[in-house]
Amino acid sequence: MRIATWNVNSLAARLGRVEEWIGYARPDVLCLQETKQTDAAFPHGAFAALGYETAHHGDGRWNGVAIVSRVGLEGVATGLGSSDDDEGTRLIAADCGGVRVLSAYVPNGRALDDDHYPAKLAWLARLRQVLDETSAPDQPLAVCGDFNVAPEDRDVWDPSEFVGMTHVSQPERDALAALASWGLVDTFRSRYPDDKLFSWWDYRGGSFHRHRGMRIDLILCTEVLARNTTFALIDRQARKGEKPSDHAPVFIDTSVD
DNA sequence: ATGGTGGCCCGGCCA
Repeated sequence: MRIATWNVNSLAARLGRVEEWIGYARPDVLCLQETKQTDAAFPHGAFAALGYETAHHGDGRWNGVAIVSRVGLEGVATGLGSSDDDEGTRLIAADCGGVRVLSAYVPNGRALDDDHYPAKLAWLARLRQVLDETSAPDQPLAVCGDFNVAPEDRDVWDPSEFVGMTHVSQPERDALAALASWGLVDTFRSRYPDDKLFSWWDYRGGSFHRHRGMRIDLILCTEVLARNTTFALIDRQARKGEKPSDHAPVFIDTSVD
């Protein structure tokens, strides 16, 4: 089972690239973030034409997440599950081929002294609560998405460039570690110890070609999926060419026992 | 160089 995640930075602007990528990567499940669409505008038909069912949670201009599956799509749940912290359309979950799949777009946080920064930490803590309330770590489950946190220094091109910045601060890394301590494995990292394997590069300043990126798009799996993972890849090819997203898709190949 | 690029959608926000 091939499970993928991709922050597409507007699905309307990226649909052609997404269709192209599905055509050669043939994921079984593809989690999307930053669709920037309403549910009404989501191109369900384009995915159906490729053999995929879809579920989307978006309200228009900002954020928006989706799950695209050709192995079944049931038990869809949207948001964090409480009325007061469900703004932003940043989470959707579904059962796909025996795996509980979550597509998450963690808030950016903006700056350490910005009000959005503690909100980001709270969102990550709330996601851990959602797992506690809805799932168990002994089931096949994958939390996929743009976490807007680089887990370690080796996940950024130059840690000295990030002093005092978001995405690398200890509270963010602690919040991500607290989420993972529920029972999740960073499946890509567990296969590749190398530094400087990134999933996002700023559009500005030729960052991609200068290898100035960060690894912030993760597939966190429970042990039952992690131990069956046979392959993992960040597809840098998809960051090249015409009108790319600023993120590359990430995927793993795994199976349910 | 206090910018840069790109997406939303047209003035300014967001990443």
